[in-house]
Amino acid sequence: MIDYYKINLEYTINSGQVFLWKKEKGIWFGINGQDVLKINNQGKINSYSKNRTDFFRESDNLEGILKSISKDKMTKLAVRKYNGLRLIRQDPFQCFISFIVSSNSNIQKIRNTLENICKNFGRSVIFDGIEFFLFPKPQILADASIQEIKKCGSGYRSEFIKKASEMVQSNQVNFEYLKNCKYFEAKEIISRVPGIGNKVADCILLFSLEKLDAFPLDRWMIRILDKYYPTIFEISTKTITDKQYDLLHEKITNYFGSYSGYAQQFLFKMEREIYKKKWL
DNA sequence: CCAAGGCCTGAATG
DNA sequence: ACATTCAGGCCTT
Repeated sequence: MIDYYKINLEYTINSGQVFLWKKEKGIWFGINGQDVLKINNQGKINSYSKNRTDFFRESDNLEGILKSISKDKMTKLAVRKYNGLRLIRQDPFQCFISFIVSSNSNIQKIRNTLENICKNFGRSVIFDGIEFFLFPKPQILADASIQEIKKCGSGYRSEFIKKASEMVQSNQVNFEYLKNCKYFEAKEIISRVPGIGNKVADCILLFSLEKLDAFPLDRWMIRILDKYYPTIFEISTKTITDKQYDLLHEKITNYFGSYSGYAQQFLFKMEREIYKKKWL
């Protein structure tokens, strides 16, 4: 029997969703926007701000969702094997910038860059006797020079970071609005931001904007679909054009349903483990 | 529309 | 050592 409501922290933190987490004295601490979260050994969250946050989406109907995505041998195996893996509900602005930084990069570098962004632009706080740097607010990054941002190691993405922050600051990107509209509208809006293409948009939508039907298609997911579902999704070309991406997304949601994002997370985790990819 | 090439950067590879 | 490749894409031609 599967315990659908269990939380496995190691699986969840090491699944490519978050980058600013670290273990101190056996306890996980992570930056989430203007807050620091601490997860004790029982999986209980304490936060620097004392605000409550449903970081692990505990209000989701996990049993219903996980059963609904268990359409075949692969998903059933992944859900069983990685029992306790959760989708995370992240701070939207941090998620937004994090995945702009992630493009054409790798975990270590993404993490390094984001840590620098916090150190150089974020507020320092002490929590449990440990110093943390919070994620900077939109205005700080919008007002920063591209030069300053570049010092964090973000390279050519630095101007995207500035422009993206300006768009949040000016309300062209309004996270509260995006949370409340449907997938396609939200995706259309955030795709106007430079540095946000199909994959990055889907990550932001899935991990911070309540779009559980988003299914980020990176080179790994393409490989997975091609390897395990050759007849269902029929990946033909190496490079995925916008049109092919949309078509594929439609096939995926038709197959896995409206909680496809959960299916993505489990399949991704399972395949990455095969290749012993570690994140944090 | 689609395909091809360039892009910051640094860890990993040869 | 040192050069080259590659990494959870995106944008421009």
